[in-house]
Amino acid sequence: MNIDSLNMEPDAGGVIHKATDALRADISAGRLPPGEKLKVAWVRQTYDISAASAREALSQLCGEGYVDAIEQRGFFVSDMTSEVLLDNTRLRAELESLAFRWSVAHQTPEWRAGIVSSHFLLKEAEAAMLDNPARAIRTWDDRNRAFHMSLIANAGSPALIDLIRDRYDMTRRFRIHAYLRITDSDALRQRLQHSAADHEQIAQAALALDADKGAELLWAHINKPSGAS
Amino acid sequence: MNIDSLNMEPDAGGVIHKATDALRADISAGRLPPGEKLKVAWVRQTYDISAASAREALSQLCGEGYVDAIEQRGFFVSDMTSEVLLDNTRLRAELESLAFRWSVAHQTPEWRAGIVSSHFLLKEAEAAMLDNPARAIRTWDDRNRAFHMSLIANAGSPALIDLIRDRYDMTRRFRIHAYLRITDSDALRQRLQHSAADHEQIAQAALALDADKGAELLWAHINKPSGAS
DNA sequence: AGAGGGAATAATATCTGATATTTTATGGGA
DNA sequence: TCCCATAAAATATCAGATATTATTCCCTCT
Repeated sequence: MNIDSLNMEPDAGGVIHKATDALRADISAGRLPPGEKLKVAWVRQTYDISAASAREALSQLCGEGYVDAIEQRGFFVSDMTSEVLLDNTRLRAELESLAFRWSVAHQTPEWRAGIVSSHFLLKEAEAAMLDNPARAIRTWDDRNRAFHMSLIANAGSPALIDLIRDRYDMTRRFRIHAYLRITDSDALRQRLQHSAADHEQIAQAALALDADKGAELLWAHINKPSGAS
Repeated sequence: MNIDSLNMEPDAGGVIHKATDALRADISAGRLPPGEKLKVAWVRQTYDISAASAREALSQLCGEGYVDAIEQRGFFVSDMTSEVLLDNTRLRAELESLAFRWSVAHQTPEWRAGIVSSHFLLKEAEAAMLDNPARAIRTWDDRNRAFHMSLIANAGSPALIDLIRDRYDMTRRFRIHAYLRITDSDALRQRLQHSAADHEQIAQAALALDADKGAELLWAHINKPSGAS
């Protein structure tokens, strides 16, 4: 084995695997709207793979929950009723506050440093959102995700962390959509400011190692009907 | 290796869908041991489908977490270290006690009736376990599952219920394996009796609508190192 | 004997093309 | 407009072909 083969590109891997990632990303970012039909022929052409491979990718995303399959009728971008979405959000609030408590219980300086750092990046994205929401929303969501994950990163339970991440990712497109639907610029500004204030308070509670306060704030923040969590 | 997945429920649906269910069942029941290589050719022959369909089934189970794929090296029955298993169990204890509290909060007579009924069936299976564990274990696990699910069925959160069910199902084979590994008949008897006693107490707390006591008992029951949860 | 080096073999990853079945679209009659 | 027969599209599945990669195994050299 030569040296060159050791530093491979980060996206190395099979054709199907790459296509699956791309398709998942397109769904997750909301570029493919919920309920959209995913014809095998379209997937095939769009991601430049064969029909069999397209079905394979679709099947995997089916298992992950990003795609629904109806027997003899094909594949669709999975959808959620607002009721289901609310249920998931409420659950995430519960999970995140639990994980936050555990994180505080195992607190380390590195964990707190991670919060400071992710909060710094999030604040930057929050500012950018005021300027051009449509352009900034996906970066904002990524950084919001990173901030929330940093709060619970120290929970000492990979299973719980995975759960929360999965739930965050599964609802990403609806969150993005909810933001993009706001046309009133003032309303958007206000919502963002509230969200930013929440984040600020939560970060402070975390750094102060106040598990009760942080968990409570986090819970309330996520359960806010704004969808800005 | 003798796979007896031939007597499945009569369900309609495509060939791949049926094969996927059968394969999932074989993994979940522990008939295919964790880490086992799943060669496409073997899957193809065993479930009588084409290679492309076999890959599709494997891909879907990959997404669900029952199968792992290693790039360019094929598919394997997914495995968990005992550490990961413990983490998952601890998490399930947390989730179930939360769901139990919610269930009590929304209590209805029908919910309580469901507990009585599933507990009745579970007791029967517990008795059968003493007689012939190897034969009774899968039925016992099914009824244990049904009992645990009945406790939380009224939580009013499909998302939470799904989560718990998924976690229960993902650990099923390890639970079965742990039981089958017990050779000392007295040890098995004792373990079962403790488990049955736990179930009895939990059911009583549920019927008495004592959320705190039930949640606590449930938590302790699942977190017992016996694996009899 | 054991370490390394290649063929030979096996298995994966992927594509193309074919067929049967089912759904959806279309284009008139009542 | 509504309904239905038929055509067109799409799905579900298979079989077989090719390229790439892993694994095995035997051979040689130290």
